Amino acid sequence: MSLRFYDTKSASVRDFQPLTDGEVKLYYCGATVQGMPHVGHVRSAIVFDVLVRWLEYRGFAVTTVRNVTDIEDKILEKSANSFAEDFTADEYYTPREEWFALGYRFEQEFARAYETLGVRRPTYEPRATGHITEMHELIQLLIDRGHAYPATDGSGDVYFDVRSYPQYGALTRQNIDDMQAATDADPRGKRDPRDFALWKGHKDTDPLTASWPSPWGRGRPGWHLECSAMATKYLGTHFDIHGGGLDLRFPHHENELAQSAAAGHGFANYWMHNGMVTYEGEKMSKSVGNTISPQEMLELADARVVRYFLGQAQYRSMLDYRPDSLTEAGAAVERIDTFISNARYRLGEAAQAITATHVPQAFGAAMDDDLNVPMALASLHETVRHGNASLDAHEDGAVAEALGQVLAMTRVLGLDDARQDTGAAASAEHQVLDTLIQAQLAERAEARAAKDWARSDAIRDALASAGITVVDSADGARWTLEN
RNA sequence: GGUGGGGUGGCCGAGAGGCGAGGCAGCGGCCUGCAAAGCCGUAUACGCGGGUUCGAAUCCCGUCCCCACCUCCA
Repeated sequence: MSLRFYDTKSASVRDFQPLTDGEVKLYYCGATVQGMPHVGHVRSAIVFDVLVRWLEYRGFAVTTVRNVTDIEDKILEKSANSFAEDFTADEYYTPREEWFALGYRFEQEFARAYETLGVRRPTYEPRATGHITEMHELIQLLIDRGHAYPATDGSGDVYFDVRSYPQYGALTRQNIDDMQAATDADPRGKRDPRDFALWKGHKDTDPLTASWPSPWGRGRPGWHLECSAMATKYLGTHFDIHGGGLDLRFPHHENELAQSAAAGHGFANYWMHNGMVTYEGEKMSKSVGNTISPQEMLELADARVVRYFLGQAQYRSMLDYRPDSLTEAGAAVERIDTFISNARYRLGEAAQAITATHVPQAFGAAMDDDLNVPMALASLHETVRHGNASLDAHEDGAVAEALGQVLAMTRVLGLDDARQDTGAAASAEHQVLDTLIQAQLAERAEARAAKDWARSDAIRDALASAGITVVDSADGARWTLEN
């Protein structure tokens, strides 16, 4: 079966055909760094991380670009608030913080969250503020081609002229005339209320540092322009896949497509959008405030469990968070980990040589079919079950085979890169603990040999009260930490 | 009003005309000194009403409900 993806623009699943054999150029929208990351951002990053991992598993050389929007209304607003008389600092916002400092601080928070959850870094991660020149060139090109115009009201704004581009609405299959009239219609210097800003003239209320000279006066870029300019700069005027959250389809991606296509660029061949994360059925959003942050999740469960939870649904489905969600994901991850750990223990030295091999055919077929992760997970769990049965039957060859496959699958899903507490310090502590516990286990083994169950259980209970679980098997007793 | 996506067992979540994906929880058994882990087995599930068909969760008609987007959104 060939690789295929749902393409938002054609509203259908299409066979994937890269522009250049063996290569994929992917652009996906990253964060507007105006606040802490929330799980929606992280889900999106995980979705496209899995896409990249799968494309690479299938042998493609993937170039990935994810932008950082570091100049935008909300960033300026948050910074301005921090200078206000009545400003009260909280956990995330400190007094008198310049917009660029605020943005960079949150950019680092995003980087930290991505890294913790095993999202690989893109090939390049450009910032909007670093591409003002490229944006000017694109604006000029659009003006020259008759698709953009400077506002007539002296604001210094430059707008994209939606009526000049007949295919406007192509991405979301909307007709300009069917669209709901904007309620906050402030026509300013626009020819049509749906015209959007490519360039925003500087206002006296905004800091001078947040403005750049341009042929149309000092100002700052509009929201959509940066993605067109940066995708084109790093991936070319025509590239394979453009991704982002479902809520970015309109207006953001529609406008990106309009301005790039109107500029004569082929732009993206496939548009992929991930579903929203909901909180007990309701969409999480900054404005509603019903968010659970990745940080809060990471306090409730370890990074691999959070990664599993956020990555377990088909990417186009909405993913609903409930208080039980992480517990259930934790049980599934533990099952996988228990097998990996038991298999390595059984295979001993031989396990060292076993690395990710190949994924089962069913797993591959599921991933090829528009990244059907839930179906792929079924294959993963079946492999674990077979592996466990092979452990019971002492069929070490089959155990090794299953282990290699499980490692290959967890690698595609990114479970291997999510943070595990196995740093140098943790490892040293582990050794100390192991030495102490092995002495206890040896004592318990003696007691068991003498059928002194009271003493045996007392030792196990003492370890349990310290959070250590003892697991007996034919191969001997082993221990694990709870959680 | 327009556009897109949904309603599947106690919960999550795939599938898309005929053999009940998978996980979590539950039940029964095996293993175990007991536990844990593991294995095996275990389900009158497809919003509602019609229809097509030998056979419908899947196709058709009707109907109800939910979600997202229609210029802050991942």
